[in-house]
Formats: sequence, C-alpha cells, structure tokens
Amino acid sequence: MDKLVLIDGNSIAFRAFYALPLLTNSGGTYTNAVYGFTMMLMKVLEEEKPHRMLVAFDAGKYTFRHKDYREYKGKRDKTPGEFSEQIPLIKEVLDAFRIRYYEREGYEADDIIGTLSRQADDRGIDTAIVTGDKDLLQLVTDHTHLLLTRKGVTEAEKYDIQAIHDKYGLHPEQIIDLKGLMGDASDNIPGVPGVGEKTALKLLHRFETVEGVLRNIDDLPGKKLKERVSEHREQAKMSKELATILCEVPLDFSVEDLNYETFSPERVAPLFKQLEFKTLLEKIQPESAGEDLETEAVDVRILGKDDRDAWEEIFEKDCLSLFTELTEPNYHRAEVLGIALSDENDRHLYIPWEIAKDWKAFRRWLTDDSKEKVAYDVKATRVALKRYGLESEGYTFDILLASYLIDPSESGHELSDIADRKLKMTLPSDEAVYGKGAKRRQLEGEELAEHLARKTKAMIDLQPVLAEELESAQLDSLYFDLELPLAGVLARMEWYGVQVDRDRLRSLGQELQKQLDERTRTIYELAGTEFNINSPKQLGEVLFDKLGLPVLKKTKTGYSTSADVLEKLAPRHEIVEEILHYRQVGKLISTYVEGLLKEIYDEDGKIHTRFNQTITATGRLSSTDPNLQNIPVRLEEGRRIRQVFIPSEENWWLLSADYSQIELRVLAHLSGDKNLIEAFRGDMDVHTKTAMDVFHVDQEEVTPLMRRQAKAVNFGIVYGISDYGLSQNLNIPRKEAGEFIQRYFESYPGVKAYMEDVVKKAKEEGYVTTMLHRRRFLPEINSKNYNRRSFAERTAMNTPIQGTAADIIKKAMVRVDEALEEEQLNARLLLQVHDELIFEAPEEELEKLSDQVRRVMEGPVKMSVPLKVDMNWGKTWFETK
DNA sequence: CGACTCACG
DNA sequence: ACGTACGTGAGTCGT
Repeated sequence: MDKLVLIDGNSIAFRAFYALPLLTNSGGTYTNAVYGFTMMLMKVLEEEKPHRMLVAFDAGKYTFRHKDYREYKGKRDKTPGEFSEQIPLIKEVLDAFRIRYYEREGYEADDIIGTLSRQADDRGIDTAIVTGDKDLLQLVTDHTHLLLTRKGVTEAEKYDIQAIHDKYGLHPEQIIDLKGLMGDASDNIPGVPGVGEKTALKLLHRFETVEGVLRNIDDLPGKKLKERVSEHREQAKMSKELATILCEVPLDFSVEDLNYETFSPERVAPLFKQLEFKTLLEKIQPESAGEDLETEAVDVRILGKDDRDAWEEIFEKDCLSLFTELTEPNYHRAEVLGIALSDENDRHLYIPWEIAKDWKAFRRWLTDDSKEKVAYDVKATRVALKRYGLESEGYTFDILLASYLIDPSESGHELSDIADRKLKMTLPSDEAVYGKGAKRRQLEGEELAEHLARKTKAMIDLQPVLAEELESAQLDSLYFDLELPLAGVLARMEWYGVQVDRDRLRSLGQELQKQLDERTRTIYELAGTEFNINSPKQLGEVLFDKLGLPVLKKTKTGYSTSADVLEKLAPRHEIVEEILHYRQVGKLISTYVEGLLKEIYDEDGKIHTRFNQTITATGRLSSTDPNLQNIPVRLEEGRRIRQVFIPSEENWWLLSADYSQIELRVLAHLSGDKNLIEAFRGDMDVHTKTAMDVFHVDQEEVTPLMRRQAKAVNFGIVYGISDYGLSQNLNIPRKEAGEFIQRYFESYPGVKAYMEDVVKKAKEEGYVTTMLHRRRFLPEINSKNYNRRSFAERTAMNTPIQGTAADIIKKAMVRVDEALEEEQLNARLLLQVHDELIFEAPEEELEKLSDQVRRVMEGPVKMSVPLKVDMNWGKTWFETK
C-alpha cells in the first residue's frame, strides 16, 4: 500500500517554536523549533511508515492572494528572528533524513500540499497531511486525512471525513465556507463581522455554502444578522476565496518523485550531536549513549579485614565526603551495602558493610560531630545507619539539599546531574551504571567501588562550589540554619514512624468493599450492562453513547468523566450519583486501605513515610511510600481512615497543631495591605470579612453562599488570580468572576499593588523569593507565548506566599525539635502536612507540650500580623479535630 | 509509560 | 482569540 506524508513545514516549526521554551545549544544557537519539528518528524515516520514524503515551506512575503487582497496576513506580528534562523537548520535535518522539501515563490505551503494531495488522490495513494492549521481540513478526502497538532508538537489528532463531520457537522469542502463567514484573525481574513464559529456553523448546516447563505438572506434568523450578512456579501465571497487552497501549483516534479527510504542513523547522528539532541540521539543510536562518557580512572582502595588498621588514620581528617550505598531507594527497608569515603587529597576508600559495621574507628568517627561529613542526602544516610543502631553526627554539608536550594525547579538533583551542571564534569548516572527496569542489577566489587569513589570525589569537589553559590544568593542561612538541621528532624520523624491499627484498617476495608459491591450491582442494573467502571473509556461509552447524556467536556482522548462533569450530570440520570459514590469508595479502598496496608512494617506495625525535602518548586515538603499528606479529611466517609492512626504507646495521645489561614496571613504581611492586616489583627473570620467587602454587606448579612464564594476568591488570590480559574471553580460566568476580583482589589488595594509589583520584579530579576530568601526562577516570565507567560506570572504571585508559609513551618519544626529536647519531653513530632504538625505524647506531657508547641509555632518570624495556631488532641488522628 | 482521576494543603 | 487556577503522590487503565 502506497502512503504519502505531506508536512506543513512552517506551521509545524512555528508550533514547535511556541510550544517549547527557547532552548539553545552550547554554541548559543536557538534550537527549540528544530527540536520540536524533529520530534514530530520522527514520530510521524514511526507511526505512518510512509513510502513517499515531502515537506512544504512558505516562500517569500507575497503570494497570489495579495493581488486580490493586500491586507492578507496583514496583522501578523513580525516573525521573530529567533524563529527564522532555525528554518535552515530544519532543512539540514531534512537533508540528513533524505526527505525532500519544497517551496515556491508566490505560493504558500498549503497550496503545494493541496496540489500534491490532489495528485495523490487521483492515483489512489493514501495521504496524511501534518499541520497545525485547521484551514487544511478542506483537503480531506476518502484517501487523505489530516494530522492536526494539538497541545505541544507531537500530539496530533487525526481528522478524516467522519471526524470533521462529528466535530463540525460539515463536509471538508465546507471548511472554506466556514472561513468565509467567520473569517480568520491570524490571516487577517475578515469574514462577516459579528459572525463567529457558532453562528457560521448554524448557517452552513442550513444553507450549505456561503453562496447558499447569500441567496437566502431573507430567511436568516435575527434582524442584525440579516443586515450584517447583506452588507458584507462581497467580503464573505472574497474571504472564502482567500481561504481556498490552490490545488494547481505548477510543479516540476510529481508524487512519483517523492520516494522516501528509511533514514540511516549514521547520517543523522552527527547532526543530532551538533544540535545536542541527546534524547533523540539515544533513540536512533541506543548503543552510542554511553560512548562519550570517558570516565576518568579512579584509584580506590577496597578495604579488607586485615588492612583496617592501616587505614584508621583517614579518620583524623577534619573533613571527609561520605556516600552510603543502599540496596534500594527506600532507606527504611534497604540494607547498607557499603560506605565510600574520600578526602581532599584524592584518597578514596570503599568499605564493604560487613567490615564497616563492626569497625570501631569508623563508628567513633560517625558519632563524632567535630568530624565534618559532606554527604549526599543526609536524611537517607542518617536513617539507613540508624536502622543498624548507628547514630551519626557532624554533617556539615548536604550536596543534594544545596543543589535543590540553588535551583528548586531543576529536574535532576542526582549527583551526576549536579556534577554536570556545576563542574562540567561527566559522572556516570546511576541509571547508566545499574541499568533500569528489569535490567537493573546491583554492582559488586571493583566496579561498585569505582562508581562510588567517583561520587565521593565529585562531592569533595562540589562542596566549595555549591557553598559559594549559596552564599552569593543569600541562601546560606536558609541552608545552614534551616534546611540542614531540618534534615535531621525529618530523619527522626520518619524513623519513629506512625502507629497504625491494622485490624481496624482491615475491617474498615471490608465494610467499604461491601458498599462497593452493592454500588457495582446497582450501576450495572441502571446501565443495563456490565462494564469496567474504573475505565474512563468504558464509562464514557455507557454514559454518553448508551445513555445519551450530554457531553459537557472532552479530554484529548475522549469524553471527560471527571467529578465536576458528573456533578453537573447528576440531575439527569440516577446512575451518575452512584458512579460518584463508587469512585469515592473505590479510591478509599485502593489508595487508602490497600495502599496503607502495604506500607505497614511487620517489625513494629508502623508506617514509615519518606518526606522529600528536595522535590517541590516552592519549598514545601512532599511525602511518599505512602503519602501521609493526603489522608482524607474533607468527606466524612473518607475521614474515617484517620481512625487507624494511633499513638505508639499505652496512654499516649496524638496532638495536632495547625496554622489558621497561614497563607493569607503571609499575604497580609508581604503585601502590607492595611485592610487585610486589620482583619487578622482583629482575629476576624477572613472569608466572612472578604464577603463583606466584596458584596458590600454587613457581617450579619453574609450568607453561607457569599462566604463560600468569598473563600474561593481568597484561594484565587493566593493562586495568582484569573477570572477564568475562579469562574471554573465557582461554576459562574467568567464576567461575574471578573467582577468579584475587581471588587476584591478595590477593597484590598495593597494586595493588588503587591501582586503587580511581584510580577514586575520577577520580570526584571528572573526569579522570586520568599521571606527567608528561598528562590524560584521563572525563565518563562518574559515568554512571548501567552500561556507560558501567564503561568509564570501566576507562579510569581503564588510562590512567595506558599514558599514563605513553608519557610515558617519548617523553622517551627526545627525549633520544636529543640524545645522537646530542652524541656526533656518524651513527646515526638511525627508528621507535617504543610500547615499542620502532628505529635504523639504521654498524657502527662500534653499540657506542657501544647504550651511549647503554640509558643514555638507562633514565633518563627516577625510579621505584621499574628500567626494563629489551633490545637486538638485525641486517641486517633480522626479525633484530633 | 502517559493519561485520567482524585486525595490533600 | 488564546486557555489557565498554586503545590503535590498514587492507583488504574490501556497502548
């Protein structure tokens, strides 16, 4: 079967340019459009396996269309130079792939594509046209379909005759009529003013074509519409003509000349190397992946039992780097395989754990806090060693934490990533050394020792570089006084773990399972068929195809069945409510009952989560295996999961202490807004206060609905407000949401000024900071892409607020830990949930503990509004409310 | 392995 | 005209 692929070169390149951040290779050449184009190209080659190919480009500024209409494409912004300079590179890529490309003065890429696709049609060749431009839909036939890029570059949606009909109710030829009526702002095609997509479709469904509409002006609905169409008849006809693709471009070749043979990786690889397309290179030449990794030889001593004494003197060094090799990433379960040490004189030692664990000199060094240790992931190291009964002190530097603070958005903080960034040094990644997935293996002996020695050596080299960067970014206090001590606090929290009532959890699970079974039966009955309710695809088919419920929202793969959609459909069919409940209960069983049961340790009946200190871009913690920061609380049924979290000792209690409205208090302080500050100083209910201001009513007149809406506005403010976001959340028209925001800013002018200021500053500096100088870079804050820029602007508003709140509770944690020690309390800090701390304590300590916790939590930073802490205790987490 | 959905602050 | 609320992690489906 013959298959032709035609690519709209400019359109795809342009999409790529705006979809991807402005990448450059190390030579400073912009490559984002080239990269995106090439990604798309490879995907098409892989999926379509074409026998013939051509990429068409636009040529020159003027085309035959300008003769009839000089303003064609008139309102376009000038093409940025960063884009234009990438076109020759794209052509180089095509040469390397041996794919033909073509452009012709006076014509657009569309016309070339149209001409060839018609030719192919005549010869019965199947054609796929790849473009980001909907205009080309007019070319679709039985033999020709469109791959229209959606989000990003490589995601394309297939449009054949059927798909066009499903979406618009039109035949492909009618697309030009559609444009004729509605116009096209990007090409400056006027159409009929006041007629958008909705009206145009309605008219075409009835009258088929522009001409049909013009013949029947008298039958058009609405006086205004009649007038407009009649007034702009010529303009409509001309618009249709402009939108029509010319399928008769004179070409000096034909479809037969477009043969494409599979490309040869040897020919493409050098270009990919030059452009620095690492991932793509690996795809075409997997074997070359590690080839440029010339790892330097390292001289590492593997310690045997007999030469221990000879090496004891290494522990006299003031400072060593230390890496603890584990059997798996979860250090609560992992075994230690061995220890690597390096000093500043390039001496490297690997100590197998069998030897290290009983070596007195080593243990003494570990516990000696005057012996400085540079580690990578202090928390993991401490916990792993502690599980063997080894306390360790004197961690003066954590490479991982330092890298995170310097740039928390950076995707990789593996040692090899950091060495690459900061030392321009190539260190093999763990994945390269150990393999991944099923191929993963544990190294042994010499190989392992060398890999680890490279790491500890890199750590020694990295430490001063990172320390310098921390200082110059004013991050040193945040690092040394907060994050590094916090790592120790978190290590203890995780190591203690949280006690869980396993039997209770099991019986809760059984109860929920019963409910689920019942709901399943009901749903099958109501649907009249059995299907997998957990599959959005099958569920969509039942709801929208079989039961005929209206489709309110689509995802890129099909119908959306998310809760907000289902809630709107609930009044139309009783099955919807059942499904919502089924989902709720199903979530509780799989994530919380089964998920938590898997994480209970046999040794102590506890759960030991890991708090990730180096994940979030804002400075918050996150929690994994299991995530204890998202245990249900909002709905009563789910909240019962909290009944299984209990104290670990007899006569102990759980105490929870949570900050009241910490983010809005932070906002009040950062913005200095008088009204908001006043509200908190007067200890008012802030949402009620906002309702009074936004709706201009007295306190007594605030209805629950008004308070709920005001609360959503407050959330919106913290998230970096947009009228659209608020309208979605409140399910109200966008205009109304916009008015809420406007009235909010009238009442809180300081907040408005602050938001504008923080965005402005971010645009100048390229980053935002929190109260304790935590930093987040926003490289896209000046992007030309509206979406990317807007996102960065909202982030600029949100990060100082969320991040400062994170700073505050982290500082409270370190101080609470100190206070427990000073006051000689047995109470322990167990969990942190962003604005809440959970402790366990013997009954007799509860009073003293709560006094101390309140005192410490209220005072980590000086602010213009007080911090307020609510406290509750109970025999289970459920009861601490 | 990505998409979808949903739990939390 | 565009197409978004901020920050996370986990389970399930289906390619």
